[in-house]
Amino acid sequence: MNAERRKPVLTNKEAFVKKVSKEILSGKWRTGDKLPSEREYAAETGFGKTVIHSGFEQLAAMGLVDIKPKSGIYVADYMKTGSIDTLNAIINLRGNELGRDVIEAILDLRLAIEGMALRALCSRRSDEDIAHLCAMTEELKKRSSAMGEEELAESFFLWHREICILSRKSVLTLFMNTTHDVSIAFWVNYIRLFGIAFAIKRLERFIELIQARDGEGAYQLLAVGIAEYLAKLEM
Amino acid sequence: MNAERRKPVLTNKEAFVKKVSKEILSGKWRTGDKLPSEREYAAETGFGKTVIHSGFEQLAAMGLVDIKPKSGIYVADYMKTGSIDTLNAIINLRGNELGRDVIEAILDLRLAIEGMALRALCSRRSDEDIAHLCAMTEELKKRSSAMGEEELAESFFLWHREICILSRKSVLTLFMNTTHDVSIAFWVNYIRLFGIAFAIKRLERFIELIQARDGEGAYQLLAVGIAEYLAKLEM
DNA sequence: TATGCTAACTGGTCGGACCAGTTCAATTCT
DNA sequence: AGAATTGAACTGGTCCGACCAGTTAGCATA
Repeated sequence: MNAERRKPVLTNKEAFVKKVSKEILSGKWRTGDKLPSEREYAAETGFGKTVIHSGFEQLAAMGLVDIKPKSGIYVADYMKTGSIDTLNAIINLRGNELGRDVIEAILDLRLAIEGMALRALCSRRSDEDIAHLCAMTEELKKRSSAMGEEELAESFFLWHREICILSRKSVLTLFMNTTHDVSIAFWVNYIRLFGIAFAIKRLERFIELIQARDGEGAYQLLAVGIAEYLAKLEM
Repeated sequence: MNAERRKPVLTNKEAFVKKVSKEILSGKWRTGDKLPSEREYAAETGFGKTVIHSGFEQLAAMGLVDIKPKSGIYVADYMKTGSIDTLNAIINLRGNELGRDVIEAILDLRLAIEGMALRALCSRRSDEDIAHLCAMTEELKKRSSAMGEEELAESFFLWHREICILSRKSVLTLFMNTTHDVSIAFWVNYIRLFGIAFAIKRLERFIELIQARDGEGAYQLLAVGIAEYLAKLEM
């Protein structure tokens, strides 16, 4: 009934980052507003000043705030200056309630990234690569019934990331990892909409195309999958 | 607002992160190796334990290390698990000496990102958008002779980012920002190879095409620019 | 040899102290 | 009265030393 599986504990810093993220993303403050000082937050939350300081550094890295030393911490114009981390923060806080245009842009990007990887892999794949992908798929098929929603999504993410890794285009792997949180949200929805059996069938079809060195076919399959997903969202 | 002045000083944390980044990227340790403890680094560097701890958090965010609480800090398999931040770290340490394949992948991605933005902007641009881009370009032209290499690169980055902003596709802006460090390295090289006059001419050509709502033309111009750059690299 | 327990070690946190710029209102000078 | 100056309060950045709670490895025991 209870069966906690997520990280049961949240480090103080994570808790603080989450708290302030919420405050900012919920619109409690506007762009340019000066936030309470680190000391005030420390007093309010009961956390140490160290944790608050470190937390603000992370928020700055996420693009949500601007730190002006000796002056204060200000809400950044994060939709202009933010990065993927900002997007990840939004996703982690708002869940899967993303605008259609946002989803579309993300998927277009994934198409660009993985499409490149697929083409490269098709032209250089070895038999070991195929065997490796087959083994991964079998493993996934075997364990899928015992997996939770997010765990499944993670597995599909890892499967597709493997395409990037095997393609030997390390930059693509790095980009792929960058879209991790966003991708998880996608796969959770995808599996809900199409079912696990269908999703696995797709993986096997990918393997066939890679084995046949059909780069264009593999790219098209990826594009079709994304288009189908978007079409289903419409309904 | 833009063209941020260089900070002459390096904060202790930044110095530490740089030091350890170098140690890892130079291959002093191998994937999975256990690093000295925070306390040891604190003693060695003379920095406070707080700074070392915070530094390791940043290194973990960059994907260079795995922190296992109560156990130790281990060198991560960052080429598999890293993100764009990892790439940025590599670029900032190695300078512009990137492999051809890396550059190619990055530029392909930029083409995908900005290409989407250009098409969107062409179909929705207002007269204000055009005026805004013209003003930016004029400003750049006027100040270009007094600007340093990196400052120029930053300006070109901001100009192209403006395309994403004006396209109203906020996700693209976020992605664009994610590639900031990588893009700066590109623009520095680009301006070296083609000269500032040519580069500005290109910006003006972009404005013409956007004004004419020629999305395909703008996309092609972008693609051509990248192809030219890669061709020149060849020589 | 296998097992179990202890003690050292680790990252995570806290709070106080100090530093050096920033800010702004009260003060001083013109 | 208005402009320039000063200074005290406040800010982020850093360091320290102590403590907490899991991890780990070595030593003693069976």
